Amino acid sequence: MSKTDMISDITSNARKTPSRAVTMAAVGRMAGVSQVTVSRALSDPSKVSSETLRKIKEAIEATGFVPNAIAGALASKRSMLISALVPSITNITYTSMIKPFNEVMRQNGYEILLSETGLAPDDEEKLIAAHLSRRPDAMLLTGMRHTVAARRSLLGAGIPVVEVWDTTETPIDLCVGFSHMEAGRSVAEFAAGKGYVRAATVSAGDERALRRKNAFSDRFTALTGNVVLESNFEAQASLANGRAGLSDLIDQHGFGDGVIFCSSDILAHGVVIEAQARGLRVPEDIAVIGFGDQDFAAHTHPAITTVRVDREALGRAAADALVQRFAGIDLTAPLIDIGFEIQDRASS
Amino acid sequence: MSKTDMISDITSNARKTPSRAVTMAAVGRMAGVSQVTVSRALSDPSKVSSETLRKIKEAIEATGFVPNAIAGALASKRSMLISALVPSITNITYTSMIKPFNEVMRQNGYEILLSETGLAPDDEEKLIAAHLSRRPDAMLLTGMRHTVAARRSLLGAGIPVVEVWDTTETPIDLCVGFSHMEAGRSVAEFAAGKGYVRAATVSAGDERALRRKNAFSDRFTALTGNVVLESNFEAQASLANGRAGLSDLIDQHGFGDGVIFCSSDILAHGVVIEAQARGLRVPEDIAVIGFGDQDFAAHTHPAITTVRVDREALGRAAADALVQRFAGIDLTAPLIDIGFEIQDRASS
DNA sequence: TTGTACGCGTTATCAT
DNA sequence: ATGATAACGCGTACAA
Repeated sequence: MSKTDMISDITSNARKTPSRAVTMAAVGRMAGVSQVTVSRALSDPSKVSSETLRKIKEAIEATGFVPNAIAGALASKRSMLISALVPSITNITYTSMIKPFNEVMRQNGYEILLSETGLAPDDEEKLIAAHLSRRPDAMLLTGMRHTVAARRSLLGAGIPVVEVWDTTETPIDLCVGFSHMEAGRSVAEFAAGKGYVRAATVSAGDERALRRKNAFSDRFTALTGNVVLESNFEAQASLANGRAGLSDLIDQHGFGDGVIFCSSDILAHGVVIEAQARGLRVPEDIAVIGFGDQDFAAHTHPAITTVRVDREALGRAAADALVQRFAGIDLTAPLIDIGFEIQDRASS
Repeated sequence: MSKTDMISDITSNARKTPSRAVTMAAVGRMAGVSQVTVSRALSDPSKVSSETLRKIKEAIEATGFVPNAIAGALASKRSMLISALVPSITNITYTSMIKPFNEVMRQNGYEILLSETGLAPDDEEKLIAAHLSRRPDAMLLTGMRHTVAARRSLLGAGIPVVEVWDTTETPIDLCVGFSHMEAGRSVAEFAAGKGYVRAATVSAGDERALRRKNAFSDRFTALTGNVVLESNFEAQASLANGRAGLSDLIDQHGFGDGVIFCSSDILAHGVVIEAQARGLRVPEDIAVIGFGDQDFAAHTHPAITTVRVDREALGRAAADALVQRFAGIDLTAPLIDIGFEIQDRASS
């Protein structure tokens, strides 16, 4: 260190009393080594003698040094940040898949930048741009519908991209999910197989829910010859919407008896509650099938028949795929279908 | 631009086919201006002539340039990142308060780095360190219990800190929440006021829930002279746990009739369902009071009496406090108590 | 085992 | 209105 350096250091310290950030250089100075040695001590302690390692640790302890990951990211061109976009952070459907994703990635040293996109693809596009500016090392997207501009900037970023919660023939990169069309169709076959000949649906407005609903209706009609009544709404699914859905079907559409396929368990629960409030028996008068197999579905009274998707496995699979990518392993199957499973319970 | 610059550009392009990151310098070159001018055009367009602004926009469009926020953060010492720590990202109690927090912060140009801490303060400490290394401009913490090391590094970081979802006499910095002790006590007074003389509790193991429970029991006993039975568990609250809780109270503790205060609405709902499954009437035989006023509480059958906390307002207040801080406004009240409100419904 | 020199892609500070 | 130049704090050669 030159004399002028020392002086400038002293003056700058004197000038700015408020919380001067501790740097590796400062730690090194205190430990009597250079900045690089501190860097090495932190990234690979085996490359540093035990004696200097001890001094450096002391200096870190004394100064309360916290490495600056921003500078590290700029220098190494790796942010150790994964950006994840979900439709809603208050919807357990998505957060329960982000949770294991997060855990696996953190074990590998990554942090998750999580944002909610809402409904519109245009909003997603803006969020993708905002996230890309932080130079994430990979990105997780929910769903397969993205604007062309979004796809373009994603490809331009040159990072791994996982699309989850659906399947497609044309993924941007990696893909982990299941077929919503097949799910709806399977429920129709399940319901018809149980002998139901009248059916209705209660659905939220999101695109994947509608695909399940349509697949259900088409298949059910093909099997029974009967039209499927439907009650749709735009807002977020809730017990209230489920109750309103059944009321709508009964009061407005003249639905009398049969099975009702709901786009989520919470809606199904609402339908069950409304039925009971009206003195209708479940499943004798009205049978109910939900979607998602959330925690409560098995414990309502009666328990709700539903479609189980292993969201934890999905999140883990998405993370594993990324980790392999980072390790330079070529993935033989960039498209992973984790499937689904109908849980046959008392509500149907 | 010199001739050698051009050559080096050409060769570097030829050398590295895979996604050479577009820089401001590259955009400037294409637009015939310097890198600084591009920076200005982006941060404050009014400082650039309309003609060059047009050229720069063209160049950005043509190259697909995405600004590097990492470099920006390093240079400006502002990451425009807010780190938020919640006990669980799958628990709507917390995410519903993060949602408006997130929205307000994003409107002000900030992004949220969200992580879940789980139960242990030690885990929180590690997460805080990890987050601080990303140099967030502020941090949101859930709860008031932090390790001394955590408090130290937080203070050392010199950034605004908001602690939410509780109150304390000794905040690190800002604080937005309500008193869990007062909440429990109020429920006891409410229940005793309704004439209940026997009571029990069903509680999850988190520290704040236990504080509510204890305050309830103490006050109820003081008012009625009767001991309050309790059933506690460690796992996350669920319908299943609520059902098990009532079973436990009845089968193991001999609870016959009275009011049950649950640490969350989901538990209360479980208690209601188990009561109904046992042929008990709610509230005639067993009255139920929940906590949180989640969406479904008003729509179960019967609707659940509960304690409403305006989580959205809480998240917004926390964000507003930070925004004011960033604007240099001195906050007259660093401690904000948003209170709570008992929702008197059919279950009690 | 340790150090020197340089670059990462911006913003901030002066000039012009 | 625009440009040169110096930070920002760290990793990555390369050298010793």
